[in-house]
Amino acid sequence: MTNKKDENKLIAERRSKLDLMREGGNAYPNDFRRDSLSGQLHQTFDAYKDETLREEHIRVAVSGRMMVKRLMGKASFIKLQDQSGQIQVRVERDSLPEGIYQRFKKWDVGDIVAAQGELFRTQTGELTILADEIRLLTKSLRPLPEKWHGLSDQEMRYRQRYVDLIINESSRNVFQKRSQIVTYMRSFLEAADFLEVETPMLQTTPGGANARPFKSHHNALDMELYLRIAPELNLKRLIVGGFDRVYEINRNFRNEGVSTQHNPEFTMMEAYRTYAEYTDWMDMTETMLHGMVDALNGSTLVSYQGEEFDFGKKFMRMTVEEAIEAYNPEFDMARIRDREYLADYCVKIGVNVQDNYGAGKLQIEIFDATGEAELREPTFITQYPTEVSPLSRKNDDDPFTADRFEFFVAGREIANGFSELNDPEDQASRFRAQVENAKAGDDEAMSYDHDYIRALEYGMPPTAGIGIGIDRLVMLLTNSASIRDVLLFPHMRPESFD
RNA sequence: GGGGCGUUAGCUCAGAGGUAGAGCAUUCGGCUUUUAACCGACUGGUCGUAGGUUCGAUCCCUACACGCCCCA
Repeated sequence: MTNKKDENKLIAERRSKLDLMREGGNAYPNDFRRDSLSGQLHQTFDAYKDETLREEHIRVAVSGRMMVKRLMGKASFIKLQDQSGQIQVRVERDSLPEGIYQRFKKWDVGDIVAAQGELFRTQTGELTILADEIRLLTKSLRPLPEKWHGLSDQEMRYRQRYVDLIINESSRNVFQKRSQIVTYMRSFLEAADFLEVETPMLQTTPGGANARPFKSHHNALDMELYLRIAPELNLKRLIVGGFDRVYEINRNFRNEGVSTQHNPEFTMMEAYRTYAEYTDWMDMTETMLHGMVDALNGSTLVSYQGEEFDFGKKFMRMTVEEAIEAYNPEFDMARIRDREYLADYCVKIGVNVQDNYGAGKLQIEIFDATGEAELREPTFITQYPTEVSPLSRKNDDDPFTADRFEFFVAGREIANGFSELNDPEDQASRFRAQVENAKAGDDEAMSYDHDYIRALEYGMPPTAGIGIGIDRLVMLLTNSASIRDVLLFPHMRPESFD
């Protein structure tokens, strides 16, 4: 895929056409203004009969990429594609000024073309513009992929997303839907009086999640910086500051492997509200997703990779320990918090056990290995072990567990929420435990954030928060198998241009 | 990190140890209501890269690159 190889005959032919255009004046004019989009025209005039259109002499100016060109002697049909869709244009020699048609015949599919004329309907009923003016605005030097099969080469779809977007309507739809999802979420939160904020991507102490960060360096200050792995601690600082409801929709960065469900940078919505607990967020998540799916699909049903989920129903709720019981028939529930038994069980099912793992961590290892993938229907898993929830509030009656949930659909974690730990002394001891984990070799352990403890010491009101993985949610609602399908420019190894 | 599959014309794909194939696109000709327009003619290739085996490799082998899928 080198530049040299790219310079083939097809491109050379187009380049020589461009050279002719340059000789004829400005080859890249920017003085045309359209007055209509194809989608609007269809919406407004698809119901009009041909006679009505001809009587009313509706003159429109459109422009877009020429996606179809059917030449028939002295007349042709072309289709121009803009963001809203396509509109057909009839190009006749005798309806255009002298000589224009001859030039038009040399234009290529892919060129950016402007056309003006009156609307009519063809014999087969297609809304069409009879051009009395037509211009080539931008020459396309590179041929587009084949019209029927489109672009199916996955590598090229990801690397040259612009070509994918030109050719594949399904791809355009995914990203339009992604925007609708984020807009819905934002409206939902705004309607509930949440304040949208932006907090730093560059941090001196990365925190808020168990993950490895990307390191960077500030030259002028000669200091190490990290790309954030989560905005959590900063958002809770804002709660301390007195904002009762805040949220942020933005990028997180985690220095981990790439897979169908992981991209090094991904988008997360995090929201915090005071005087609420985790169950309030479960209810709110349920309400938001019901409404979102209905608004997006016109139905509460979601089809995903051969499965169908009803987002109109109440979501299932199960504790971590119940899930272990449900998916491990031979597990002895009498010993669900017995570290030794849990460690033996892990070994039995092939899970790696470290010396510093407590009963809670072992439970989660078992849940991840045996339960997570089985959670197909929308399900809240609750009561995560406190040991693996260093920022969550302990349950008042059962401090082994935290007031925390995760939300799963199709075997994948979509959201994570909890009642926030606002006791600075408890938080300090949790940080110390994390530091111990780091010393024991856990490179995903959190570091001790002194300023965060100081903030909590000023007093953080009782609060609950949630994080929703936007990319995975978009995957689910657009029936996309890979996270790369919902990222405009997914991470790829560099291409060589030798 | 391990395993499997893939990489052939601009695109979508066949193919076989012995001169490289189709459709679409391009180029040329024809056609004033097409809908993957149609009809005729032509053109288009370092078969991912580098080695090896062989009289001969695009095909077999090895390594590498990139991608996809699965596993950790």
